[in-house]
Amino acid sequence: MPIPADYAAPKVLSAKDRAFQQIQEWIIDGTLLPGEKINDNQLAQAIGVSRTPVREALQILSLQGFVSMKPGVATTIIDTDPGDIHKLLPPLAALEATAAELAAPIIDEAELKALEALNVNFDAAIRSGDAFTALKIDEQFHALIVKVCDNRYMNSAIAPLQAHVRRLFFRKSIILTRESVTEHDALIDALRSHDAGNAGRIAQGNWLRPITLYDAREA
Amino acid sequence: MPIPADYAAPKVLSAKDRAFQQIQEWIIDGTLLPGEKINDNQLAQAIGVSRTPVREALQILSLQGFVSMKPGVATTIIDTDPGDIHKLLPPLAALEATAAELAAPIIDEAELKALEALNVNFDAAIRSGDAFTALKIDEQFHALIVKVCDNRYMNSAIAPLQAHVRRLFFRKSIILTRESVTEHDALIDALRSHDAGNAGRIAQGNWLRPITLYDAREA
DNA sequence: ATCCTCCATTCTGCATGCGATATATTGCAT
DNA sequence: ATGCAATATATCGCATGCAGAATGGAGGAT
Repeated sequence: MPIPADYAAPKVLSAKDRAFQQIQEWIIDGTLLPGEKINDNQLAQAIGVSRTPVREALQILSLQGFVSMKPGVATTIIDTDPGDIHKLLPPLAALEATAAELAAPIIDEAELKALEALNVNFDAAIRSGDAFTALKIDEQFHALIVKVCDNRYMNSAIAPLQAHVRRLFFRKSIILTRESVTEHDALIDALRSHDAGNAGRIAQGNWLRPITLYDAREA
Repeated sequence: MPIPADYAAPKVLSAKDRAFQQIQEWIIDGTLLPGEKINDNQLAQAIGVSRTPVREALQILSLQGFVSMKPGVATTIIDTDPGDIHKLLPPLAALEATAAELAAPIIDEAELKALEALNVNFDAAIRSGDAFTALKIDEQFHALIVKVCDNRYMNSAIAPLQAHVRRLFFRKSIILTRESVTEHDALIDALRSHDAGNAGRIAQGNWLRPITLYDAREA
């Protein structure tokens, strides 16, 4: 009996993971509003698990800066100032730039092809105005670069910041433009020529540009 | 009745925090060895709390990359290759550099004086060969710069990486030298003249240099 | 003798119960 | 009527109990 080689996915998600993913999604998409008081009891009921995994999930979300747990008082959704992109994007840009630098020397052609394919879809999503799909593809694009680094420290540092990006995207602070498509192409070129310096600079610029876009809209 | 203005520290630590700090310390200083199977029951007994806060602490340590939780199987201490500094320091250096860049325009004289004082103590610790004290002061030095940024995203991204640095320090992968003292002085100068570019470059170099030191020793 | 199978033990993950503390509501006094 | 105080309620954090699964060992079969 041939067993699929890539069989690894645990078909049944643990209660804690279900709780975490669900709550995080609710926070990101705005179902749970900033400032709202969290009641673990009714959250547990809504998700269909017990209070324990819900609390465990909230611990993690607290560490990631999504909720604030004031012991003995209350746990609330942390309010995001849309202007938080000024605080969020610089560190993320620095990390993504480092990821690009580290990936440049070791990326192979198959991965480059995958990046190109993603960027084609990204372009299509942008053109058709499907912002949400564009965001998801953009995430896959950068996640692939991070994956090439094969650096677990990088991974764990970037993941929470990426989640906050998604949240600010839903709050309309971050917008994706067609310039990103050309930047991605330039990044792919730099990676293909194993030019770590350029790859890093392009990646950083790609992540910092939404700041200027945001400021321009606010002005 | 005059109340101390800076009263904020909850003198009584929650059971979860006690568990987290204790377990993390045990991992960092090598009391809990890599590969070792974790038994939450005896851990709970050893710390004097119940299994619940221990499990919550392990969740966090798992996210930070200190332990591996294979659901239904076991949770083990993640093994660190001393050569992990090649993976750990680049993202940390990038973040610390960004922190220095962001701190440069807004740092005030009192904070600069505090940095200078810390560096004096750091110098003394290095000269006297007290590596552990030197490490702690070094942490305070960089933590202060991060604090000046007043950026919670930066904070939450750096903190876990810093913890891993401490662990590699205990495993003798990272050594602190007197060159760090002069680099810190140069960093203070750059910050005082609000030169973000230089501050970032110096901070990054300060964090990347242990890599070359490590490689030189290995060769 | 070695390998397979079955059983027992242990441990993990989840649910729930309990004590303590903050908050809301109600009653009283000014 | 308004402000304060005391009680009641709700919710949080922690401990413990319980079910399911995995590991280790023993016994039997080849």
